[in-house]
Amino acid sequence: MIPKFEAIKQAISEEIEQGRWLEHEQVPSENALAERFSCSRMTARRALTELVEQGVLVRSQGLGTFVAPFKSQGAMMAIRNIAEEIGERGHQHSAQLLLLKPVAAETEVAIALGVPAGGTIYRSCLLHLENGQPVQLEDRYVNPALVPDYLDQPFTSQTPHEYLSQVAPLTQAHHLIEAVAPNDVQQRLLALEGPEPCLQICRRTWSSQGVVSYARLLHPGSRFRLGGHLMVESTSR
Amino acid sequence: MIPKFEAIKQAISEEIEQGRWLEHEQVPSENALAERFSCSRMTARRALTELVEQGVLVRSQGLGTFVAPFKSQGAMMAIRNIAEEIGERGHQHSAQLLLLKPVAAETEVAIALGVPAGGTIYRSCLLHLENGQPVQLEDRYVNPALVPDYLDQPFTSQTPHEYLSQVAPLTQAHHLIEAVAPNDVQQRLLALEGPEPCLQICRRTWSSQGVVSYARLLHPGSRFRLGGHLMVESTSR
DNA sequence: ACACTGAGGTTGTATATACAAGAATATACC
DNA sequence: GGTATATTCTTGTATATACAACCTCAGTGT
Repeated sequence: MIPKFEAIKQAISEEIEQGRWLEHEQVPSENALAERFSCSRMTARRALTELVEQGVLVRSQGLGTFVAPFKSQGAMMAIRNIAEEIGERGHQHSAQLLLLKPVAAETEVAIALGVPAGGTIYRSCLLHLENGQPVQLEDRYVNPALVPDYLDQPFTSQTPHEYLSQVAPLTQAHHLIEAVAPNDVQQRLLALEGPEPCLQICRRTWSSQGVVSYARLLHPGSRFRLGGHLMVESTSR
Repeated sequence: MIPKFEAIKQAISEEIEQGRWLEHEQVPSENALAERFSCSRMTARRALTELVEQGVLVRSQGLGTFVAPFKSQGAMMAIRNIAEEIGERGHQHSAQLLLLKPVAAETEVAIALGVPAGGTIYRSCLLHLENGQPVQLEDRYVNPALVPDYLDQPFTSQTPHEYLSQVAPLTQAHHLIEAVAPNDVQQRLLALEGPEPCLQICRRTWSSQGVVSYARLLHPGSRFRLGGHLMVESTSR
């Protein structure tokens, strides 16, 4: 039994995802939502509050609650699909599938995926182009236990990110991103564009059932952009 | 007038910062806090909930609420002192103090520090060298209200990071880090090493009393390293 | 034309209450 | 001793209510 405030959150998220509630549009007030969902104002309020924390909504006292702009400056971290991002810039996205097959898990990847070292995992490698220019090299490892059909995907019209987003247990996926120093080996090996430094970003996605995928994204240092910002929060002594 | 739940948050944060409540120790229950602060359970609960979101506390149903481990399990993000890091690599660290004086806060910095724009803040600028080679340019802004003696520090043998770590209210400081795309203006202006791309990292440190310092760290793109990793956590749908 | 006032709607804070759900401990029973 | 069962304390969800703070806008008065 899912809690009521979760149901309300999902309903609101869906309205936005489906495009019925547009950016900057005002969403129903707490009282209106309370009536619509037959709940108290505090319950509706909780749903709104949590969506604000997630960056889906913005609100201001006296004014109302509104759908947040997608490329929200304040939004902690948008984990976005590169194809979508390129499309929004009005550019053309294409991708070359360089590799798609089962491989033995090296220790680094095995740890990242939480599978025994040496076990079989799926690996895909794509080069994403923006107007013909390489903008991202995606080197992704996927947990076969959680996504058994991964190798059957063509990945011509659909990116791995999109496919994984559609897999059921990922609806509320959790991501971990690490941006690491340029890895010389990777860089030379996959030669995105010569000896220029680039930013490597590792992205781990997990659902409640385990780590789903581990991807290394390489961006040319001169022109990478990641939804504007890459932010981190933590505590330390 | 600060809200009551904020006051409770600060009181709890202080207990932890001062070391009176230790790691993994159980904190008073919602009911106990409600009585102690003469408030309703829901108000105490809100304070706890928000501290959980901030990673200060952890809680589990039926068990209780506990002080979160400082270097949380995943070692999410180690904010380290560059001198220490260089020392660990067996290299020699040195630093040039380029600037140390009060300045008027520009809007960007004022917002970051949470002080009124145009107010006076302290600024320091250091170039960190590893075996004579520049590895980090530290451009730091400090909230004078929280660290009034900042300008009196020599910063010859002690880095700002070390000094700030010793300032009492920082025992349990909270950090926010943003890694942003190379900022051309900054880069040209401060010319670390020519036109080569570099990584800029913004770091904000705050205690329960407010934002303490805001630093911009510039690393040469070719050789920066940040404790190995820079990590981010977030949720997405 | 302009400033003030007030009404109504919105979010923000605070309280009191009730019940559900999870976890540990004590108790009764076999 | 070992196994249920009950109790109790904890956090989690939900509701109803009250008032404060803030914004907009219509209306009023000068």
